[in-house]
Amino acid sequence: MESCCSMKGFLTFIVLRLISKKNMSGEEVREEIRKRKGTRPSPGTVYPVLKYLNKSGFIEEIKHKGKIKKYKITKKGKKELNEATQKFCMLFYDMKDDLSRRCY
Amino acid sequence: MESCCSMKGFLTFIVLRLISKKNMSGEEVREEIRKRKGTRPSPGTVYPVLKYLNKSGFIEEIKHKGKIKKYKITKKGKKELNEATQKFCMLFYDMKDDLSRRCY
DNA sequence: TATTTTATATCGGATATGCGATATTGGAAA
DNA sequence: TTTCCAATATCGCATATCCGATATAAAATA
Repeated sequence: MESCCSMKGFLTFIVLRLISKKNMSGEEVREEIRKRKGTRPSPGTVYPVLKYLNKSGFIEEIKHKGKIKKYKITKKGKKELNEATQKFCMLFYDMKDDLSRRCY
Repeated sequence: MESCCSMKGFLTFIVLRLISKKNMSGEEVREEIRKRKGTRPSPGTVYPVLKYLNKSGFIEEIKHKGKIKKYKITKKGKKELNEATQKFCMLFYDMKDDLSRRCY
């Protein structure tokens, strides 16, 4: 165990959540996570997650110029995210105060 | 992958957080997590986490009647938790609204 | 056109994570 | 005391998670 509370896991949740807020490419996802965590996840981390979400029908490619692929969340993805968010809230409901106090 | 957003990980964080709020035994930790997640983590899940937290100096045993061991967070544990909470907030700062809206 | 850069894709592997099964141990109850 | 139960402890394992390395391919630039 690298350190206590290593904050591993939840990546799929985070990515789906990011895309639900704004259509994004893989690189944009990487950059947004870097902003939040300080470290940029490697391509080998992000692209398999996108592939999985796409294959599962939770996100879909949208037309975009160039080779950049942008994704948007699907109806099925919204349902999935909604359920996952509910679980998240059950688990962390008392983080409310911390989040309000510490975050801009 | 069992399903999207499987909510794995973060268990160590959750356990340390629970103990920081109230001195707890292993069984109490299991029960509190059951309340939140719906499923009770197995002994093989919880006790190794307690052992790790104890060995790391983040929690310590307190006297208690019977064979039940209760733990309390240490000063070092508070520091650790504080840092972990900060990371958590950076990562999930925009869950604030969901938490407020969905949770009692 | 040739070269470089950038975005995406994939694969193997190291490590973390949590579980099931089982053992142990102290107290309660018979 | 003997039996039973509940809390703790440990071990091996299946799986998830993420990364580094590498490949591919398209666009930008020289």
